Amino acid sequence: MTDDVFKALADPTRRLILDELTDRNGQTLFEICGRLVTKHGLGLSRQAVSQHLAVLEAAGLVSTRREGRYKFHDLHTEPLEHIVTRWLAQPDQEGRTP
Amino acid sequence: MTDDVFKALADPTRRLILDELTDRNGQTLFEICGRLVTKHGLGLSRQAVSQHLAVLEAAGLVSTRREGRYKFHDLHTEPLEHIVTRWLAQPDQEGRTP
DNA sequence: ACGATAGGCAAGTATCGACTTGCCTATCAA
DNA sequence: TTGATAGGCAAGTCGATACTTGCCTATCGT
Repeated sequence: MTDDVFKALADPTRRLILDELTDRNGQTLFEICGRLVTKHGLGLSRQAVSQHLAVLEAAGLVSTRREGRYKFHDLHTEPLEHIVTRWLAQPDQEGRTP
Repeated sequence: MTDDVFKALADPTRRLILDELTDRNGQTLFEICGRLVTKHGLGLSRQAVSQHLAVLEAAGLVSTRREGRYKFHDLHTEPLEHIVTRWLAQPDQEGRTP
């Protein structure tokens, strides 16, 4: 479960996709594609982005809703909120023992 | 930079190593090895763990100090604190812009 | 000095993961 | 209905990466 989230975040392109969905939620595959190409200059195929979105969805970071021939992608940030606290459990008292 | 952190966290064994260092800071390679084998039942070689530690160190998540023939590994959690806020920047006001 | 302990280096394997290519389905507009 | 738009499926390629094996160096105890 958390494994899927970390694996999803491991790829820089997927992190960019999350950035773009943070900027504007509910985009379609083609919109995300366009943004990645124009704003970030990466040249990848539509299929590549589609597969990235599938990984993000499997990780619970993105949910999709279909309307007619459009499929909109929405960001879900809940899985991100607790994955890191696991090692940050010591609130601010970083116990350095010199 | 953040790329190294996410890549480091992508592997479940490395996350376990962080867990063990959270439990007890300043362990040696052999100690970490022993914990992974006995507590988590994974059978991997010393080299494997050593390479994982190298990845964690390259990501800035672990620092090492040498004393005689021992090399102690210390956890650094700072890189973890800000990597996720990037998508959590909207505090609780999920701003859907209509 | 010698053996044992703690760790490092380097090459090889083998699996996984990102990406492509080619074709297929579904919805909408004319 | 036809063509254009939005997306899906399935295999195949290729580089990254997790792991092993074998040998080498350094420090400590006796």
